[in-house]
Amino acid sequence: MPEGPSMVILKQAVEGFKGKKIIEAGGTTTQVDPLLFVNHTVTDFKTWGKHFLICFKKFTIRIHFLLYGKYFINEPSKSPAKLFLRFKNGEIHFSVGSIQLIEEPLDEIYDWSADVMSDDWDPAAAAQKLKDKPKLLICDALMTQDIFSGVGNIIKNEVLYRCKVHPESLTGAVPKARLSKLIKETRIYSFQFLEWKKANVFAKHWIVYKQDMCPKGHGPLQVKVHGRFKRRTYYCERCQQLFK
DNA sequence: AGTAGTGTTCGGCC
DNA sequence: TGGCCGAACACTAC
Repeated sequence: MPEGPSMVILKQAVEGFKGKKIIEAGGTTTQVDPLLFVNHTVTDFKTWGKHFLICFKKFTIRIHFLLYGKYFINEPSKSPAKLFLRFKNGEIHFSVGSIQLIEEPLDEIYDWSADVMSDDWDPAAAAQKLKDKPKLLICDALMTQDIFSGVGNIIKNEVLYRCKVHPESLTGAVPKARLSKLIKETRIYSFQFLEWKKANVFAKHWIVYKQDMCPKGHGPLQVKVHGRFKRRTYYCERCQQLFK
């Protein structure tokens, strides 16, 4: 479910509720009071990386799916809703990890230029942020939401392989041109992820993630947990260059 | 049947 | 003060 592109799919799927009033709300969440939302009109749906934002005139509901979150639109679900919003023309049901109320203007909280799926995505800003953290492992850099908002473990794995960069490389040691390529490919891959996911063929396009063998025939892939985020990386020692 | 995981936050401990 | 670590969350797929 998570990773930025999935949030974009969700946003497109609920487009029909934009401008509609909530006539009933509920759920098991204790993080917000669903009754607050009744009789309020959704002004917009937005996403920032893995955050799904339901906007109202004076506040915003922030939904984060974490690892296991799910949503149901106009369909019954097996699990009890953490939050459901009912409109005249249908309903959304969230079974998710984290729900928060945001009362500040979104522009004060979110750096839209960091969101790889956003129209405001700024590769130069990402390059500068990487430059400021030369000792960060590149595998951690890709998972850092302030730099690459929306990137998760799959995107990280695939982009590192595409750019032939070893996950344990130090950001400051990777040549500038290679870093630019990495930044560029992260966005390109995220949009391919979106198209593949929509077409239900996403997993077929994994080149290294959850794979056994190097696609170039260099034998078994390495699988290791590194860095601050302690997430698995599948990689080929021969294809991917280590910069230290 | 058991385990690892498309993720983040929080509290405790050095 | 801060960085590191494990737990918690709560469900599915292999």
